[in-house]
Amino acid sequence: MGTTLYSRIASDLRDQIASGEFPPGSTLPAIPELMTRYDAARDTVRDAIRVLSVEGLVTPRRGIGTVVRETSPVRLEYAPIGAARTWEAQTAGEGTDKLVSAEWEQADRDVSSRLRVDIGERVIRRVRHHYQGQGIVQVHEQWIPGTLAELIAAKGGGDLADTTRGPGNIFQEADAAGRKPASTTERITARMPDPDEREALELPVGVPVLVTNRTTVDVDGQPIESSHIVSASDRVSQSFTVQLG
Amino acid sequence: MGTTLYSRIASDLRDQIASGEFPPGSTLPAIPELMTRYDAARDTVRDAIRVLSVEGLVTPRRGIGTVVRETSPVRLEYAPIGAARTWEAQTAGEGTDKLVSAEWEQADRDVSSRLRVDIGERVIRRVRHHYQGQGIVQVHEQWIPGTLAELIAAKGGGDLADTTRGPGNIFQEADAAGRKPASTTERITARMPDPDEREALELPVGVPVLVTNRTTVDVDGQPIESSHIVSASDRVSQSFTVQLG
DNA sequence: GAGTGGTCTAGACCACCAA
DNA sequence: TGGTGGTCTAGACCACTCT
Repeated sequence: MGTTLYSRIASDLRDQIASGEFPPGSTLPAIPELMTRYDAARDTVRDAIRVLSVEGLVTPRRGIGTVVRETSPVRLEYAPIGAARTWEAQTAGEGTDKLVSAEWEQADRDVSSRLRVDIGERVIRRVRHHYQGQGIVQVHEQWIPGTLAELIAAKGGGDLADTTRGPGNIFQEADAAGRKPASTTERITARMPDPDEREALELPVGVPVLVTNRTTVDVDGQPIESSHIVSASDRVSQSFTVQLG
Repeated sequence: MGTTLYSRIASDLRDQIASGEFPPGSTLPAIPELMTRYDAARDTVRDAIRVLSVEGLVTPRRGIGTVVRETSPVRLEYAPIGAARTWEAQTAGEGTDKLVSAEWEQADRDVSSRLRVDIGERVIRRVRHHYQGQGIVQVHEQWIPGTLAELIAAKGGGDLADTTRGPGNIFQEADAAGRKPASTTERITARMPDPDEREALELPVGVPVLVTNRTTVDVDGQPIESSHIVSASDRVSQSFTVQLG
């Protein structure tokens, strides 16, 4: 394909991986072997391997070799929504949700536009980590209008800023407080993680994150919550089922 | 952050980009400049720049310099569904849809499980390219059961395998043929593009693709169509609004 | 200890772009 | 023409893993 040596090597190896010559879990030929095979210098071979690495095909491991990744990792279903409560129940049933922080803060420009409150107004910001099996797969940042939090507390629903309470179910709590959730809008995109996200989600090189921005409003169109959700795309997919009119 | 020289350089440059010292559209210091500044070899500096490149932060250009990318590219809304017809209308209104190919073929294992037909059964496969402004942003591969295509043709809806007809609206046509669309299920994930996709979608290094798998069924649960949609994540986001119970 | 990949150097030549 | 990034080399040393 490419006209340069390293891209030819990369192309060859890519084809061999695709053809099953190097199945998932196996290792590619070692760098010295590839050097002699292609009469190339070490860094040229490494350039080729790096290409495959950023494509998400292989993971080089010191002392081990260049390991071929799983082609179809088990993709855990994350959010078959249709009703927010269903979503809450299903994620809880499939994995573990951990409330990392929950505190009052003042809305900045972004939060104010999400929740349609004034800049500086008090809101609750909660951060949750979602685990599936061994590791973390999702970092969920959520904002809730202060007025709603106070309403819920007044109706005996508890303190949303209390970390020891656990994540709870904001949709049920809002409903019980008379603010019935009516619709959710999600916007999904993808990008490469920044170093913090790569570390937090334990992402290998070449794996992007799914970014979901969600806002849930009540029957009057007033926001109940807004979320910024970052998911490891090698372990999470997002599903929707929509009934058509 | 990192303990190696190239990751220190990358980290410094990343911070300077984040702080606005190098705004989008500007260029980083040239490689020779960074070599003297960090007393590093050329390839070490290039390693640092490559890190930022695969993170999607910069795009090196020969003869120009290393250009800082736009932080928030205009994200064209792609699919606020809720009704499939709305979706069709909105994408048509925002951009251009081009039917690249449409032909009969035999269902393989994947297609048979998508459409719930037997392997080897005749289906129609259509490929569409979606354009926004200048360039292509989406490659849409769609399968339609042969029985439905024949039904539509019998009711005067036209030949779905006719490329000159244009993409049309399979949902309306199925409805007119008595197969009313009832629900759509979409599963979204992200990954790095393969070389073909990177070429087709004109993707810079460090930009993942959004992958959407969709199946639409009628009121009897029979699939009307199934789609595999690959979108350029730097130009497309996917939106849903769901009414809650 | 032997083998793996990871980093780094100093130098060379090539491809591309702007003035 | 001069400056930019892109590729490639030969050699060195380091960090890690397995046996």
